[in-house]
Order: sequence, then C-alpha cells, then structure tokens
Amino acid sequence: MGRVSDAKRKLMEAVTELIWHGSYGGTTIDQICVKAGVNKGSFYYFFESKSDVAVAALDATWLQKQPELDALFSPTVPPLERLRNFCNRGYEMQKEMKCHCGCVLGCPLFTLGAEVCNQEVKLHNKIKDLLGRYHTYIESAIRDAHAQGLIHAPDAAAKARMIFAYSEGLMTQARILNDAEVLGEMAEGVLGILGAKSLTRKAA
Amino acid sequence: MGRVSDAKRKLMEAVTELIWHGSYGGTTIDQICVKAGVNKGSFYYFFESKSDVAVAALDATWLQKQPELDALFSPTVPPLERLRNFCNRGYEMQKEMKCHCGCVLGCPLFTLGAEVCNQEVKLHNKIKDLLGRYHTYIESAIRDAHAQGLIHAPDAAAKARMIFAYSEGLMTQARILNDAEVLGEMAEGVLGILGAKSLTRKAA
DNA sequence: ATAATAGTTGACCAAGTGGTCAACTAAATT
DNA sequence: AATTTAGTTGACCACTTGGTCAACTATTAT
Repeated sequence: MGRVSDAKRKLMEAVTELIWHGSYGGTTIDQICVKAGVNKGSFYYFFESKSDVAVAALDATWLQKQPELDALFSPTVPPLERLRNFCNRGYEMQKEMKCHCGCVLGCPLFTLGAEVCNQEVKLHNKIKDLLGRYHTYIESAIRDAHAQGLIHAPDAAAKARMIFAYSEGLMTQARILNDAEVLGEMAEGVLGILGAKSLTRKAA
Repeated sequence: MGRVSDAKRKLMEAVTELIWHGSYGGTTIDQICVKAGVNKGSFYYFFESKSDVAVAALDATWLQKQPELDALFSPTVPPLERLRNFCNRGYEMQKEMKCHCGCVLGCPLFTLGAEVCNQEVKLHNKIKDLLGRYHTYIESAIRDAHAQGLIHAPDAAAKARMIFAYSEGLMTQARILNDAEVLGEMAEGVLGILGAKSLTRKAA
C-alpha cells in the first residue's frame, strides 16, 4: 500500500561505500544523498541522522554476510581449515577490491570502530557487537582445534584474542599501505600463532 | 626580532589532542583554534590547512619521542628485553591515560593512518614514514635476537611484520573497547610469536 | 627614538552544513 | 472512481565551515 521505493537501500549502500572509502567524519549527509541519487527530504524520511543510517547499513551488511560466515565456520569443516579459509577469503576479497577500484580498504568495522569510539555511542556499540561475533567464530574454531588435539590451546579465549588482534592489525596495515599482498601471510601467521606446525604449509 | 609567540605550539598540541580523542575528519579548524585559545587569523599565519598542522604536529611529537625510543631499543639492551619493555611501556601509557582522562586512545598513528589513507596524501605519507620507523626498531631487535641465538627467526622482516600487525591490532582493540587491560598480554604475545619460550615468563 | 620584523585581531565572505516543511505523486485498498 | 497510504520533491532556514584581509601591536636591532 502506497508507493514503493529502494531509496532506503540506496542510502545504506551509499553510506557504506563513502565511509569505507573515506571516513565517517569526512562523510556528509549531502554526499550520501548525492551518491544515492536521493533528495535530502527522503533521507530524513527514512533516517534520523548519519549515525542512524550507518547503524542500519552495518546491520544490513551483517545479514548479508552471516550465511557466508556460517558456511566458512561450519563445524563440518576441520577447525584449522576454517581459520585458513577465513584468512584467505579476506586476502582474496582485498585483492579483488584492489583490482576493481584501486584501493585496499581493510576491515570496515575495525577502521570505523577506531574512528568513532569516543563520539558515536550507538554506532560504537553496534560495531563492538559485530566485531564480537567475528571473535566468536574464531574462538570456537580454536576451541574445536584444541579439543581435536590439532593444537595445544587450553586457553582458547586468549588465543582468539591474539588471532583477532593480529588479523585486524594486518587488515588495517593493508589499508594504510594500500597493498593487499601483506595479507598473503595471514593464514600462515595465524596457524603459526596457534602452533599448528604441520598445517602451516599451504593447502588453499 | 619581532614578536614572540607560542601559538604555533599551542595549535599543534590542540590538533594532536582533538584528533587523538576524536578523529581527523570530525575535527574542524575552528575547534582547533578554540582549544588552542588562538584566533583563526593566527592559525592561517602559521599553517595552510588542517592537514598541514597535523603533519607538523606529528613531526613535533616524533622529535619528542625519538630519544625515548632510542633508549628503549638501545643495542646495549638484550633484544628480547627491548621488545618486552616496548610492549609494557605501551601498556603502562594506556593505563595511565585511562586514569587521567577516562579514555584508552591507542596508537594515534595507526588510527589516523587508517582514517586518512585515501584522502590526505601528505598526511598519509608522513604517517607511513613514522610507522615505518617503529617497524625498523622492531625488526632490528628481532634480527639481533636471532643473531644472538635467542630465537629462531631467519626471516626477521617477516616476523617484524607479524609483531607489528599484532601490536597495532591490539592497541586499536584497546581503543575500541576502551580497555587498557587487553594490552596486558602484549609482551607475552609478542614473545610467543617469536617462539621465545623461555623468556615468556614475566620479568618487567 | 625609530624602523623593521613577527605575530595578533576580529570582522567579513562565500560555500557548505544539518535539518524542516507543505505540497506533490504513485501505488494499493475499498 | 475515491481514498488512503508510502514515498518524493526542492525550496528554505539558521548555523558552521574554511579562508581572507587590512589594521593593529609587541619585540628587537640599529
């Protein structure tokens, strides 16, 4: 009933791209509207503010990515392979992005989280929530790997924190250097941190 | 000859604080002037733009920190101890900041670098330069540790990239979570990555 | 003293910002 | 065909932004 529209979706896509390519603070509502091809009046019909549309966009992106992550971290996949595939998927994605648009943009959650953590409470909380989910995937894979005797990691949570910091740090470095190739070592590095000597060799 | 002034220094201090607490994009020249207690006309007497003052501030901060880093990474200090001290110094600094102002702000170079990398060429280059210097300290410590037979790290550069990504990732996570305690594991984690089993035990 | 120099001031401008609104239009319901 | 509803439009506002400038003031060298 009433008119139908994809303006809301277009606005969320626009803000996602602008923030990822540039930054949150440097992105204006006007820019978002222009990029989405939507008038400002329509923006305020759907959203209250920039942080509002950003939160909505993160939610939408997550819903889109979750099935992919569930597949990657499926318990049917050997745990160390889950981690290796996760790393290599990140590597491939950034390589593709570099080809497509010339830019390596890293992990949008981590970069954005670091930017807004002292200014935008709602957005910050959403990011913490989503980053926590990634963390959960990693931790459960490590726990499984330990349970199956593939690695020695009695404190899976601690190892997960290490892997998480390392992978996000590497992603951010790739962004800063605009070089996807620094991610080529990620899977190896992660398995090395876990002490999975035998599995360190490549096996994409 | 002519009038003397500390406005330039006050402006650099102001921009440093504003960017570190908040973000580059969210900081305006007006804010910088207000915080520094300086008129806008004076701002443009000393600097051309926001990115200009930011670059100058980074340079000034580096000059201030360099002696401290030279001491930390002095060749007279056993190499693994250099790294442990470096990590623990970061930990202590962030803990102190949390007490002082309630905020854990992480590494300003890394956060800022991730924010501006696709927008501010000069600033971005300066940041890459400075981050590279940190990297150099780390790499040389690892090379020395290997040479002295303390660890097995024939590819010191690769290990340095890992340590760098891990430590910066952890710093950023501390910022996002506003929790300095995640940095408590840093020294241990770094030495673990280097395979320095015997030295993993604490010895601040 | 005076002239040269280094720095300050605050008014001013054009452009951009976030945000509002009443009038309008297209689809779905009855 | 009439009505309701969902979405669109673009003009409009007050405010902030980056940036300029001529007049002013404090310091130092001669």
